[in-house]
Amino acid sequence: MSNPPPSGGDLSRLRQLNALSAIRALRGTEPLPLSAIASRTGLSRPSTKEVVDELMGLGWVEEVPPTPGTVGRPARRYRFRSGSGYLAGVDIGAHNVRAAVADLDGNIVAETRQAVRPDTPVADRLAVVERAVAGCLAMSGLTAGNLWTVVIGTTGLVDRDGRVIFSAAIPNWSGLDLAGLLGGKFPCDVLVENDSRLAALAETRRGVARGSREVVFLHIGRRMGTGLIIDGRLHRGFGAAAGEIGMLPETRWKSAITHLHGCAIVPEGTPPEDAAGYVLAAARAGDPAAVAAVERYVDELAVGAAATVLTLDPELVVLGGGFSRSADVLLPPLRSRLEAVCLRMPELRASTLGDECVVLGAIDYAADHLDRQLFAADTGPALPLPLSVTR
Amino acid sequence: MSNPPPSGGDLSRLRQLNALSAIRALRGTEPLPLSAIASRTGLSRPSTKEVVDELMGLGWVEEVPPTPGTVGRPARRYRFRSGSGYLAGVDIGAHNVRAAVADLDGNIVAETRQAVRPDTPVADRLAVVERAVAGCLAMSGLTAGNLWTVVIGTTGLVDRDGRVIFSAAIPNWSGLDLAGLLGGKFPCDVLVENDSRLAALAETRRGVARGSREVVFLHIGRRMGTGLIIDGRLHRGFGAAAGEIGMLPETRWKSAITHLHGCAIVPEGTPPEDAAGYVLAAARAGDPAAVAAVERYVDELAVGAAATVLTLDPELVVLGGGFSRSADVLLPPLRSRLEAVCLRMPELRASTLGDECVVLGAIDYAADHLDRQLFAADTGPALPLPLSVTR
DNA sequence: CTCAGTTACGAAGGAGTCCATCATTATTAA
DNA sequence: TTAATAATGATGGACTCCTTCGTAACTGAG
Repeated sequence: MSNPPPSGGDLSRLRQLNALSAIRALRGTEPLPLSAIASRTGLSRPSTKEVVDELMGLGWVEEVPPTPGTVGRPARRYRFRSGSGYLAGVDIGAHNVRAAVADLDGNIVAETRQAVRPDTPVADRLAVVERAVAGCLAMSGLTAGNLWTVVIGTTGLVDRDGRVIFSAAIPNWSGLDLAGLLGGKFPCDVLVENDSRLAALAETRRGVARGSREVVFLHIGRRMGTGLIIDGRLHRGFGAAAGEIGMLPETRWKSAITHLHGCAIVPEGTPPEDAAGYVLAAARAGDPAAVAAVERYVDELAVGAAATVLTLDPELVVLGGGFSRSADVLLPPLRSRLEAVCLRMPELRASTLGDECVVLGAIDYAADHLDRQLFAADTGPALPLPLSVTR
Repeated sequence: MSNPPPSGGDLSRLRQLNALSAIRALRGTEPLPLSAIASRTGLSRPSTKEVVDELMGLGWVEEVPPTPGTVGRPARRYRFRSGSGYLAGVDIGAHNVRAAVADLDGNIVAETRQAVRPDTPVADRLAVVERAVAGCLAMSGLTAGNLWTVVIGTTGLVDRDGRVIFSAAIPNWSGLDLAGLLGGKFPCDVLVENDSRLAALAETRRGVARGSREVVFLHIGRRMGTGLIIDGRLHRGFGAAAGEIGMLPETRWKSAITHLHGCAIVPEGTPPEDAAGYVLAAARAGDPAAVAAVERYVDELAVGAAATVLTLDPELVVLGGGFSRSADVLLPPLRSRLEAVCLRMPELRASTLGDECVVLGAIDYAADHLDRQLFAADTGPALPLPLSVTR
């Protein structure tokens, strides 16, 4: 009732399942000899050979030269052809548009960043997105036809269909049908997701949360946000509004930053986007007023963080976003606040992925999308490289 | 990375998958003719016949007489042998121990309730559990050997191994290794889970939340509790402490009930366990003081409820527990509180399952356990009736 | 340079599962 | 009694996987 049904079926379905097992065995690892693939898939050698031959014929797998120097006949080695297709990830922020293109294994092959302004018109911002992806493609000698999936990350609530329900950070962004507007620009699926969620995903795939299946990602910066990983998957909720604990007045997340901006030690004329960083740096240096301001700031953060942790009981809380660079200052007070109320204290870690984490998460989300298409329990895959067996 | 791998394998594995498809097609429905099974499993008629014959030989499926009156040769009909095994569910509360035994389809065949007192010694309480299950078995002419799974629901935090981490409602209950103590008493798996979570499960399986995959269950009564259904499955969190939003001081869940108990209209000498019901009834009748008390009570509930809803964005919030009988009084004020802060307002419904909901949830959890064993992606099932094909 | 040892490759034969097809059987309706 | 209908049961073919065994390619010692 709860799990996807393990669908049996035809003999060709069995072959398909075994082909998928082989792909799974080969993805993200070094080239493997046949015997290794056989042991990982549980198939016999001859069957593995047949499956791999078929996958080579379809373009999913390629052979690499054998490694000399071992005793005995050298084994032929195979690897997943991660260059069969490419994935694009885009991070549309108020101040920057970042893009990256990666192969099917998620390895970045090109990356760009372009500054925009919060008041950049919507049409211009979308044009920047197109140019950014085109630039990545050009840098790596690819064309749009090589793209299998494009994932867009952006601030604000994004619904199931890729429409921006609400965004406070980018003017005129609310109500925009991003997936619709950008869907026509690329000859592949275009998915849109909230940026904090993508960052959370990146942390579980290649960041400090790698290997954890229950993770709360806290984006702390000029805006607050969360990304929730539940049972290893992104949780968006029924109406894509999960993680919006900041809406609760008791959390005071929206006004929290005023404790940093309003700190008396900030020099006159400091631009507002630098004030918080100034205070955090001063706190690190031991300035008492700054330390007090940070304490008050963390007080405000902690309620919402504790509410999320108490609700979900994650293994791990990851601090990301602009302020995570100051995690050394923020973590200790946050930890003590959480310890005071949490039934089971999760581990606390600071993100190390930096500013590209949303783009990386977009790539990872695209890779997940590929997985979903490949490994969908019932329906066979319908992909640029077909896996269906017809000869 | 996120989903269970769709494991292929042997030809016998394919047969096994198809047998499971057939079981899945037959479970919980009326007897089906072969052609209906074939269309549901996607197999051809002859293959379906072979699979069903094998399942009959193993005891999973039985034949029922054909229905006369139709034109053409009457079709043989088959059904899942839900009486091949039985599931027991137990609800260990402070004041009552309830037990039920159900067949593999979850249909209750016997049910008992026995009153205990909060200060009943642990050993006596456990003896009552044993007697309760034995009573259910005796009533339905079964023995412990017929049991495939026993699920115990109880108040308090229960860890992954079935140990009670903490319980405020039952003295000396904290730290008890319930699964260990009861595991030896039954010749089958014994699972232990928190009672609110089981009630939540029952609501999604046979209650007002049937069909919803994102549900927050709020137990409101002398104690507060929650059960979270995420993506159709019970969420327990990394350390089995999910849903404990009541620990957050800002929610004031622990003191909320004082607004009802402390209401001035409660007559002198009313036993504390009846005070809340008195006030709720008075509020329904329109007593201004009672209405005001209920308003204050709901004020306290609403913060934690809103925090959970904002974090998870469920489709549905179900009110259960003792006070859910007064849902007509509680729902409107709770709805208006939530509407004030929730980004997307979930539906609000009152439970209709009544006092047996924990026992029912325990049965459903046992049925899920059976499903997990049957349909585990990789490993073949190891069950009282073996499904492994050896002839 | 040759030969034994090691490891992997490739082909052949056998078993299990599924499917399409068709004659047969059981029942209803005329 | 006969025609129509719908399911049954049996046969042969196709596909996938497995086991087994002879062959090929390379290393290292003499």
